[in-house]
Amino acid sequence: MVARSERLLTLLQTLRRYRRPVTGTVLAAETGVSLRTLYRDIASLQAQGAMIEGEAGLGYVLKPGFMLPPMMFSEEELEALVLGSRWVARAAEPRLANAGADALAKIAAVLPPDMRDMVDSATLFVGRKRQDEDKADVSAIRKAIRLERILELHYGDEQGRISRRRVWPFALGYFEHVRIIMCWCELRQDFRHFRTDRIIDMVIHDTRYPRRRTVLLKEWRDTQDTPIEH
Amino acid sequence: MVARSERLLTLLQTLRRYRRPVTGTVLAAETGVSLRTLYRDIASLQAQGAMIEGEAGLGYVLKPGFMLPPMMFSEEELEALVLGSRWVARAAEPRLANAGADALAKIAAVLPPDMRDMVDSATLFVGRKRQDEDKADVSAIRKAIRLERILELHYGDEQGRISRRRVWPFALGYFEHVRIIMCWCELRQDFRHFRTDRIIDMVIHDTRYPRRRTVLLKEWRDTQDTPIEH
DNA sequence: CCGCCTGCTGACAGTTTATGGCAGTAGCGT
DNA sequence: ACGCTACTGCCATAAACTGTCAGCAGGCGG
Repeated sequence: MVARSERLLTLLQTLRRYRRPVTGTVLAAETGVSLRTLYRDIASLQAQGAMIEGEAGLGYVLKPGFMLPPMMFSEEELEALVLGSRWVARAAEPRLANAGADALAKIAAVLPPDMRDMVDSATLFVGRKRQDEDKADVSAIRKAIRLERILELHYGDEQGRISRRRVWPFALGYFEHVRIIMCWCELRQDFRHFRTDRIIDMVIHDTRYPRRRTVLLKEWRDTQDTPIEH
Repeated sequence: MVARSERLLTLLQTLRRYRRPVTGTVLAAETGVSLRTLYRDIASLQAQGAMIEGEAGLGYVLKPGFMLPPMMFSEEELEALVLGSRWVARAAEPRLANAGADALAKIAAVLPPDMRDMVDSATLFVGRKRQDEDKADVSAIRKAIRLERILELHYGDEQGRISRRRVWPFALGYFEHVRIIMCWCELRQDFRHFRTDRIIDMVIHDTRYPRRRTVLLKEWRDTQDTPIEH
């Protein structure tokens, strides 16, 4: 009675492991099910909204993302998710902001009517809306941080001086209307931070920087006078 | 093949409509299923994490909350949810902040390992952490706003003057470290706002105020010079 | 204490649904 | 053209779900 839905979850997880197209035969073997059933399972997942693409002659590819299994949230937890998404939709960089709005819409779509009004404007965020357009792709920066990649920045500081440097990004700071990359600067051999809206251009290298980002973060915290919450 | 899971969703929805305990017989009739099957369905939902409590002689009660059906989120949407929850966990009032942390933990628990590190400190929020303890129950305020209830405030302003007044709350504003109730003040016959941390005491009346909160919000916006985003 | 209502579990037969094998069509790459 | 693959329909079989019946346990009121 729970076997089927669990199998679908397993199938998704398996699909996620591969980057390249996987054939149905392989997936059928891994989930321990016949090929015919696998096709039916794929159809079920697609019907539930999974973004699985199948091409004849190639196989299946799952678009990056994740399917959350059914989960119970308390009223307050739901409220926290809604409020958080709304904040992101307003304060984060445009691309992530859109994603926040999308996530919010998805949640709102399945909420019962009497809870849906939680979503609309019972709360508001005060102050100027973010207006500074980032030239840099903040999503890419965030990914670079996660993967501990070396970043090459073409940067213009507040005095308009332009510099080019290689840095090791380890965190992204969200101020009210500005986002700041925290990193170790190879040029200065010290911690530096850069506003994302002042980045003129950047290159994310494929090479990993030689230290752990969590260690850098901890060391950076130790250099600060006022404690910074993460 | 989708009949069963849909029925479970319907059952949850039905259960949510009642506040008082409902007997299995009633639920069975409403979902169009035998009593025996209903007991099995309840067991299924509980196994999936639904907080349903059944007591002999009384009936079933669903703890306030909601079960989200399986949903697909893109990588960015997930990132938005995570970032939003982390912001709530840091910036909202203690109770909602805890709920945000709980929601985040629930999501993190089901994320595959390679996505879980999205949750930890790749992002940080800068500035002092909220430290002002609200005396008032902000959750209750939010509920009062949703239900358009009259609020009786015992309030001390910045000069320490204490007043008592009836207001019609229509929105909650989130500043950096302070939360503000936006409302129509019966005493002044005008819009007023009150910091939640300066509320000494409050009473939420059962009576609804005579206007729609969305209308109040719109009128209030029109009185502002600088546009406020919601 | 009793009787009543309710939650909860087990067993069994009937029904529904899922599954696997087979056959066939269509699209992609070489 | 050929091989590989996604995809669909059909059908017999296997599995799961469902309803009925029975029985036990626990709260509530008399």
